[in-house]
Amino acid sequence: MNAQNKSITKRDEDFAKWYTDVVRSAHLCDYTSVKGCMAIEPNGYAIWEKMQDILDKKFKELGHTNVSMPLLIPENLLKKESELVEGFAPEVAWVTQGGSKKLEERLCIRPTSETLFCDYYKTHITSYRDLPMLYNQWCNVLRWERETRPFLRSREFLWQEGHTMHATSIEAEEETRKMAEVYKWFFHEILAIPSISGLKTEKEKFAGAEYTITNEALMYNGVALQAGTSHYFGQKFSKAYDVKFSNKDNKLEYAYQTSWGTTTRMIGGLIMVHSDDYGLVLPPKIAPKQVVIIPIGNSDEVDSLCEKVKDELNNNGITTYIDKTDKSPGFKFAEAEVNGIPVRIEIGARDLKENKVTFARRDTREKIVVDSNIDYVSYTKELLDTIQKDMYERALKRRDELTFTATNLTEMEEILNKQPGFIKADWCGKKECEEKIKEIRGCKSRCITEDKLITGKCVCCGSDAKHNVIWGIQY
RNA sequence: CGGGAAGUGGCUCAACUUGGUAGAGCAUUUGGUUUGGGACCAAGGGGUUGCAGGUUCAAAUCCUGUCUUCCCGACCA
Repeated sequence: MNAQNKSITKRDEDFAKWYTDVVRSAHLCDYTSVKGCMAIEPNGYAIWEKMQDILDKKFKELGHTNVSMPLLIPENLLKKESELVEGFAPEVAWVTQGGSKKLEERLCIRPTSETLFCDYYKTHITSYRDLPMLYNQWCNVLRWERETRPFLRSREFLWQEGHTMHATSIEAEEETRKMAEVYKWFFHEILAIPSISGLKTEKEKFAGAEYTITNEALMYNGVALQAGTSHYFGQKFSKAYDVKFSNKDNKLEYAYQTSWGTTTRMIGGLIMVHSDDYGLVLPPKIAPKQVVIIPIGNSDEVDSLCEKVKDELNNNGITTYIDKTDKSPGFKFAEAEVNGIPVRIEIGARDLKENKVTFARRDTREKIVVDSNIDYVSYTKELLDTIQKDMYERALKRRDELTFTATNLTEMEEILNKQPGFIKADWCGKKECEEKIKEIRGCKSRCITEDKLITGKCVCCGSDAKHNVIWGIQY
């Protein structure tokens, strides 16, 4: 009899249900009495903390500093940049009353903080010597989504938003590119997710940005997820919010701005790329707990080896714990699996008599019996590296299998009806074509690639194409 | 926002059709025996049936409203 958790729906049977089953059985988050606002539970929050640790360190290496801006934005401040207002208006929540008093000016709960940063920068940037100003904040934001899903689309979510101001467009554009690269590195190296990066089209870019560089990931079921974006604003916001400085030629100039962000949505992406019918699967580099040791039976010999291995691993940077609960071993195996612990070490009297211990990989569920006198640190390190690498390779293979090309709308429709995925197709650059393509099951442009044109003709209208674009259905 | 489904101890569900004052399994607590893929025995604890109205002598059950969750669609960095 298989030890599979009965409560997890099969991934190939019902992907959406499987997703929520994994989220719930791994205790990542729970619903609350407020629609679209989740309680992120210890297991889920630990993943977020690890994401924060790694990214925050990277941001700081690149010269950024953390700050905290207000939760509330006065209406008149928000209104100064019209594109931003139009882009966010449908999903903004308002505070209209303070205590028993109706407010004279209503306050918006931040959906994003460009305006607050600009308002601050306005009075703190006067000279080119003040630039660049490289700030980031870790916070929560609120967007009044109609339909919500845990991690993927919640009303309140946690994120980081970097907002930088520069003295030249060259420098600001460099920052935009650099931060998009940081996200790409994070997805590839840490989350083992092969993202594709490129420019968003005019229609899909951030409201108010000159351009947006995006990282697009493909989920196991072929649906795309936007997972980390970096925007170049030029002087658009600095003009609207009056952020001026004296340049080296002693002339007043508006500052050049960027912003970039990633959210708790990445946790959803992590699940939908890597997890399986047995629950959560985490890449070792992002797993809050990398190794679980499961003692089997009561014996001093077993206990002392468990303690010894745990200490050795922890002292060498591998996060390890012993499952000392009095559950049966089978239960512990299953639980470690549901929770996505990358490596499990089973230490029991039966094996020890033959000087053996058993390792189990979460990603492949393979068991490996090894000599109990091995160097646990180097063996485990190597195994974790292999798992990380294999997970990336599997995700890449899956993405490539689900990446198609289309030369006309009929082909595009056939692909989307059969098996959604990334679809590469040439595009003329006209919004009408983009909108027409969207009529096919809501398929949108994901990003503009640097790749060569396929036929040179627009997949929609047949006129001369400008870009090779990746299309797909999104979350 | 349109279409569909569902809300009953922590979880999965029963009782609803035909109103009569809530029951099982899992989980949990205590004691004991166990331990290589979700252990066993025994004894406990835990629910104003999502919420608000209405009908009735009586509502988990019938009616109305509302909130939440899930699925499909539309919408959306």
